[in-house]
Parts: sequence; structure tokens; C-alpha cells
Amino acid sequence: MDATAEALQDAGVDLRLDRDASNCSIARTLEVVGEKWTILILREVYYGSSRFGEFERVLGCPRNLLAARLRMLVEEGILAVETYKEPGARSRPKYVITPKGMDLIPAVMGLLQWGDRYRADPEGPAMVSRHRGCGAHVDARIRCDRGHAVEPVDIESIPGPAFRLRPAE
Amino acid sequence: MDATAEALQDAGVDLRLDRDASNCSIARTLEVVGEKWTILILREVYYGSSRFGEFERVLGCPRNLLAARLRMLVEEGILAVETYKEPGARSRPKYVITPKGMDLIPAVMGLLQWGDRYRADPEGPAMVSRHRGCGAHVDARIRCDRGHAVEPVDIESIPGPAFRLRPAE
DNA sequence: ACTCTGAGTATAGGAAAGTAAACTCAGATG
DNA sequence: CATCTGAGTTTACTTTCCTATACTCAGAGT
Repeated sequence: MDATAEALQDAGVDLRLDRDASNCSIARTLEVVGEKWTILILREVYYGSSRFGEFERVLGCPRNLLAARLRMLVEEGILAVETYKEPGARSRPKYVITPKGMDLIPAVMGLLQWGDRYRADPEGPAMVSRHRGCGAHVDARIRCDRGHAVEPVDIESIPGPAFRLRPAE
Repeated sequence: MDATAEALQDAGVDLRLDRDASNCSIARTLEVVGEKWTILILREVYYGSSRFGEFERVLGCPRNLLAARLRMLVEEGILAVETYKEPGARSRPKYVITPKGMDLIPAVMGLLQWGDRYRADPEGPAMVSRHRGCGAHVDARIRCDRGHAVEPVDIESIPGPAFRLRPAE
């Protein structure tokens, strides 16, 4: 156990129950991608769609929500707007994923592989992902900085630099 | 490109736009964990909480929603109900994560590390995760079955066994 | 019997999110 | 200059979610 954690426990603090759970990176990420269509839009961008009409067609998402989600994703820097031009038509906007958006792909892959394992239809997955370099199947896994594969049960979560106690009631 | 994919393209099918996007493991996973409090409940279980009152206290989630989410997570086999007994009190239920629930941890870690990178407060993360074995920092990464680290941009997604075209309009 | 506690259920009002369909707007084409 | 198209906006309606409070229920202790 960490020194900070020990000091807190000596003071009678329960790390689980007395911490400020709103000061959490998961909660903050969900503020951005937790709304209904957001992850699915990201999935489509990742699969190669980029135009408003493409998202609408393939997702069946209402246009006003689609517009709102795209605007938000652009404001957050997860997507960026570029333009495309079909011959004989004017320039129109298209949406491309940024590096910041790409950093969400491990989370999306995690959701994908859980669904593949527990909720795929009996035939198997609808889409499969492979490494462009070697062709092998890819998946999201947890690794430690020394390169070991880490099972979830072997992860220990301890207070970090921004650990805070919950405000008094 | 895959043989299936080629055959489909020869038939004038656009893999991105004409596929049945509702037949998707991500969408199906979100049906289970896409509601507002679900991932946060999972986070608390993962951090060590197990009792109704603990979830309520630390999340500040309304009791009726909490009860509904817990019931759903148990029905889905992500949590299991056990009992605990404080001295001088009767047995009460507690919620523990199952292996099926543990398999969601890579996705949760993916969300966590995105938030740590882009949305943490200036001091750093509130909680840090490390490998119980070696103490090194852990994170969610994508690997291929041959053990290569895979950047999201090097992943190729192709139709799998359950690929289906979208129903006619 | 009465009370206390943790784990819920029940209910009601307001806010937010989702859905559906009609409408606008900017340019390229006929 | 009327029409077509993709990309939105607007509006009206429905569903879900949030907040808050009150209530129930099963034992253990007094």
C-alpha cells in the first residue's frame, strides 16, 4: 500500500467511501462520449465514414442529434472538419478523426471485444479487426509498463496526485 | 483486402454504407453498459465497493436508478449477489463482479486513460493503477495475436462471419 | 412489543434526451 | 432563374432521467 494511502487510513479515512468520486477520469470521459450516439458515430468514423449523410444513413440517428453530437465532437477536438468536393457539386464539410479521437479507440475496442465474446450472434462477429502489418487478429488488453500482460484482477488502484476527499455534507 | 470483401465490392456494395450497422458488438455492449450510471457502478465495484449503501453514498446516484442498474447488471451476469453479515445484524446482499464483468475492465481502463490524458485536473489523476505483481503503471493497449503493439491507425476492419447487409428500405 | 438499520420500493414533478418530420440554405446545373 | 442536393435547423411530441421524499420490510437488540 502507498504511503499516501496509509496516512489517509491512519486518519480514519476509507479510501473507497470517503474519496470524491466525481473527481474521476472515467466520469469525465463519459461526459464527452457517454451520450447515446457518440460512440457509434466514432465507430463509423473509424470504419471510414466522414459525411453527415453517411452517418445518418448507416446509423439511422436523428439529424438534430447527429448535428449536435458532431458539433460537440469537433469542439472537443475528437473530430476535425475538412472539406470535400464531388465533381459538379460545391464544397461540403466532412469529419475526420484526430489523434485525440484515435486515443479513444482502445476503449472502443474494449467494448467491441466484450460484445464479440458475450453478445455476438451465433455465427460470430459482424466485423473483425486485424493488424494491417501482419494480418493477425487484434484486441484490447491491459499491459504494464514493464511489458507484462496484466489480468484485471492483478490491477491495484491507489490514490494519485489529485486524490481528494468528498466535500462535507 | 479479404475475399468476402472483394466479392461484395464487385457486387457494387459499399462495405461502410450498406452494411447492417445495428448488427454490431459495440452497439450490443452499449445496450448493457450504455446507461448513465452503469459504468460508474462498475468502477465502484472494481474499486472495492459492494453494498447498496456504499454505491449510493459515493456515487450520489438516486436509489431507484441504483436499484434498477444493479438488478440489470445481475441479470446480465456482470455482477453476482452474495451475502455479508455484520456482527449483530442480519445477512444482507452484496454485489461482486463476475469474470464476465471483469472482461469489461479493459474498456473501462480505456476510458480511464483517455480521461487521465485529456481531462485530468492539472495535478494529475485522482487514482492510479499499477500491476500488483511488479508495481509498474498499467494501461489499455491494443495488441495483435502475434504480440505486436498495434497503433489504432494500423488496424484494418473487415467483414466477419456474421456480416449482413442493411435491410431494404 | 418497540426500535433501529440497511436495503430497497413507490410516487410525483421537472429537466433533459430522443424521435420524427417539415423547413432552410448555399451553390451547381439546366 | 427554377431546380436539385447535401447539410443542416426548427418544432412538436414522447420517453427517459433526475431529484426528493415517503414508505416498506426483515431481522437483531432492548
